[in-house]
Amino acid sequence: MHDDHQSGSEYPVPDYGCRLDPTVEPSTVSEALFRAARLHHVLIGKLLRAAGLHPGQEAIMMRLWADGPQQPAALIRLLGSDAATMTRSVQRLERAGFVRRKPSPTDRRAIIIEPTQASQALRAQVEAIWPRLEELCTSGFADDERTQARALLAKIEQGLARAAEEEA
Amino acid sequence: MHDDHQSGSEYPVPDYGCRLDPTVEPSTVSEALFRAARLHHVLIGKLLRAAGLHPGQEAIMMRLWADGPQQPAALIRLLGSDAATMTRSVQRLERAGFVRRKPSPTDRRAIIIEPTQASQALRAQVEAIWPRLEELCTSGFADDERTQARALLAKIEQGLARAAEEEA
DNA sequence: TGCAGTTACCTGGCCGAACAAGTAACTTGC
DNA sequence: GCAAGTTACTTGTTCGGCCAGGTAACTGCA
Repeated sequence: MHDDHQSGSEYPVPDYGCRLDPTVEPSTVSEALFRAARLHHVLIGKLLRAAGLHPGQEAIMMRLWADGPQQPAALIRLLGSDAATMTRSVQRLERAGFVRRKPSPTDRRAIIIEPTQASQALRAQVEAIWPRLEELCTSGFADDERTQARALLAKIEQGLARAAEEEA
Repeated sequence: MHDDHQSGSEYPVPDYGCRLDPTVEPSTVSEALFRAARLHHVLIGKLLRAAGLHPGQEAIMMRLWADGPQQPAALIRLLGSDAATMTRSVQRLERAGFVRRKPSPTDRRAIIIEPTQASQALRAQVEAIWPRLEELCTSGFADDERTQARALLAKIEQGLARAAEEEA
């Protein structure tokens, strides 16, 4: 190996382009958010795969478990996802046996998605992921740090939401 | 429309399953992180597409601009990405004319990726995205809030990094 | 020298996400 | 009652991300 001190690698860091070295602190909130979220995403993925779902499907299943059978349109509004993605995710969930699709009795365009009995076996496992993840996120946090983190992240979200509305 | 107050929809919220209603504050740090990161991701995507790159490609280009021609292997280590993803992203960047691939003179397995002259036209536009994003993330923040947010996110990242190493 | 083990890259497959476009069914206004 | 507009869902395509597998080239060690 002879590429550790070659051209200009392993250097300070550009503003974003992603040095993922945990010993280098991010210089902006945006970068810090990106890096934390990246790991968060990876961990969610691992935990979900272990439970038997692909990341993204859990949100659909959780709404179905919580609110009962629903139309794709309702899930799309609730989860903010794309219609095309929803169609195909539901198709895959159906193939996997976690969901059934039946026509809506009142609207011949619509379908109703309902969770199967088999999906109930997943439920506890999937729902156990969130407290576990919260624990991993905030290990070593004091209570007021947790509160601050929640509040600051909510404030960031609001700023970004405003920006997303006004078009970027 | 008659599905606003049907079964149990529009209710408080499960622990995660993603109510994206910005008026409902997230109940955990994990959920708050997820929601903020989701918007962050969407905004990055819009800004990058406007600049002419697909999200994910910017990290490759920025390392090439900053550090000069490199092997895929170096980028993979630096960005923490998958080898298969890197291969195909570089192929697409090559097709788009932003990158050239040439054989390594010292290792016949390896290739060297270098940014093209044409890619330089993107550089300023892409690099302008990060301060813009930081502004959107922290609009209305006091200086100490920015500092706190960075520190808390770094702490979250560290906790998650430890978890990711120890295997989830 | 020669073989095991590693490294560098590529392919194929599957997934979610986004954009575009299309079809069928419902709703509104005239 | 009918055309125009909207809504619900589907399909095609392209992308990043991940996993599994495959090939060629390098490295180390006996």
